[in-house]
Amino acid sequence: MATINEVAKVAGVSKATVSRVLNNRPVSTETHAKVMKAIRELNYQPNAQARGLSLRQAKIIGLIAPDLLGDFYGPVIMGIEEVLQKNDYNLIVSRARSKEFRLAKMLKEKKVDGLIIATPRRIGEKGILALKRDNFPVVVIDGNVGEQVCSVEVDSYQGAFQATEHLIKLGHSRIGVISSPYAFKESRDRLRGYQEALKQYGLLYDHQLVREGDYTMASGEQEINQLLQLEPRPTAVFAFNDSMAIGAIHGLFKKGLSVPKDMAVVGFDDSYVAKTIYPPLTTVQQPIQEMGAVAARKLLALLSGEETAITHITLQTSLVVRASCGAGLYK
Amino acid sequence: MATINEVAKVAGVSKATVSRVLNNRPVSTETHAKVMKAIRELNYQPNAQARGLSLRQAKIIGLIAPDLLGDFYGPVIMGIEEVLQKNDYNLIVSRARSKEFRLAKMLKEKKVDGLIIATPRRIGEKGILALKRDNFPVVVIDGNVGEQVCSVEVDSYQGAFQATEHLIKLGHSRIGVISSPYAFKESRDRLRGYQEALKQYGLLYDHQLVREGDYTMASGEQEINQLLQLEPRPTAVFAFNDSMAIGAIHGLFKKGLSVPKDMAVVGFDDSYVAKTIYPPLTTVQQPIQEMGAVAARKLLALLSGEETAITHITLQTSLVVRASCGAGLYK
DNA sequence: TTGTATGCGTTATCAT
DNA sequence: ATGATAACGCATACAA
Repeated sequence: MATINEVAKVAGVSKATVSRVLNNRPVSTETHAKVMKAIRELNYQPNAQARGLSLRQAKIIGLIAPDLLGDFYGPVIMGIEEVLQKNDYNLIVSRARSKEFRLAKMLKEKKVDGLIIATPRRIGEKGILALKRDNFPVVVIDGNVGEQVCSVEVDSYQGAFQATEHLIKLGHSRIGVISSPYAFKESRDRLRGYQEALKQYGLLYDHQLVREGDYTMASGEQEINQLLQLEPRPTAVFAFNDSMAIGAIHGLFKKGLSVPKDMAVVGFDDSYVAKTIYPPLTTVQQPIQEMGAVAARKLLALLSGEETAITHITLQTSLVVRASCGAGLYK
Repeated sequence: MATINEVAKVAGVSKATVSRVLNNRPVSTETHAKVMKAIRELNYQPNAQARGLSLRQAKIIGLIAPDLLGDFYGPVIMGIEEVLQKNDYNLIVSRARSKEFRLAKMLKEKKVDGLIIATPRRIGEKGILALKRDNFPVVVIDGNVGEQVCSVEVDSYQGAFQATEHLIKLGHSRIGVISSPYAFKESRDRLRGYQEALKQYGLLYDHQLVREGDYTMASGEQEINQLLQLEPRPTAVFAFNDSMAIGAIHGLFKKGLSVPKDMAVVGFDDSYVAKTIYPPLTTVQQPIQEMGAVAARKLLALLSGEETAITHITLQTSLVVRASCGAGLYK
């Protein structure tokens, strides 16, 4: 690998001049040509570490996520990476293991310029606030850690409202809910959306129709069986994520029931599996990739200093109507 | 952020000494204590860029993948990251867009120490060979780019053999195939596995039973419809990935047919969706996460210089029996 | 416009 | 065992 010194020597100028053409600063046309020629000849590529050391920036940002197995973080990474690539930044992906807040330190040592955290529940609020204290630019995705730190999340309330309203308009009046753990804020938001839709359409809220799941397929199957015992039986069910919705569908199938004929099913997420299940799942789409992109843009704005405000961005959901609710086509 | 100089000042020693305790070199017990005390007081963290510049290594490796949307690259990243984290390396994830081999250059500039490439078809063989020419440590995942470059892949032949054998033992003698594009080596390997199983069990190979798909759900649905027209109709179908298997299941359902009663279905990959489809899909499991881990370990070995040989590692598959083939339980 | 000199935070070489 | 000092490769303030 050639260095700036060798380029300078070959071009017959000082390395300061080479640095100038590298950074588009005023240089005479002739010297510019000479330097460019030398750069091409030597196949020169500036050393990012040296530049970073001098400029005090790594041009890298870090993403911390709990795991990469599901189909949530893939799109998040895509969204982030796309924005970063356009701005000549790179992305370091790191998994948050156990109780390690050490990670952030590791990244700090590594000189990432900022952090996107997609796992507030695990890393713990105090850890994130500690980062703020060190003036470390941080954006949180899909989790609430208070007013202090930038966040981007999805409008859970509105998504649940849409889903419920859709089922009501389809003629359902007894709509079961398989909720995520009540301890999570998003669960409560979605529950509010469900209740508000009921209310607006003059339907009564029946707490027996609401079951608490844990986001897994197994719990979806378990809770649908509970709902099935109710009298009269609900004719539709709204699960707070796709996995539980699919678990519910499995449970219904095992009982010989048909979806959507015997029971309409709506999920939340529009994960990859929503399209692959049969019948294709009607679900509330989260703009996951865009969440990543928005978070990345915010972080970049923070880094450039052109935008220092702490913001809390809420993205809108949209209902994707497929077949599982009885309204969509089998496609 | 405190620097090594400040630590030296506070501890009342030279920065060389601080560097020594940092790198576990012989230092008197007392000075060691003094330095450690100063480090704690100042909350000092060595600057990775400066260290990297001095040592000529970034302690970062790069992964280039075509996209992160599916459920293949998530586990790959997990596998890589786990190994790297243990060795104090970080992972930069980058998406290979269009024809950009520029990416590698960008990473080179950024001083990643090595590269794992998970998209040989897109980035092009010549690009990878160019990297070799520059002595850039490279490991390729799941693609063949010739003898020159390290690779880790899956034993396609064996996987296909297992799947076919399983169906034969279940009593099927006319087994349809929905293949991946014949242009890919893995397709030909899997086809060989299929044929060899047939042969070993005294079954005749009928080329009409083999259809070429393109890895999408849509093509799975399309090709199953073709197979359905055959006389006599096959009683089982083996798709070369899960998406096509699921597409086939959708096609069968739309025709009112039952899986596995009317048609047994086996896939390949054991992707996330294999578990979520109903009935759960019997499929050939690829040890995806392990592929990432193995690739990472190989790259690290290359980097440390303790292992310079070009290796081609083949990992074994295993058949996961679920319900779609008629042998497994609905679980 | 161009060159010189200095700093960025480490590690490493050579003395002592 | 410890301390100066020179790299590492780049950017930049200051001179010319």
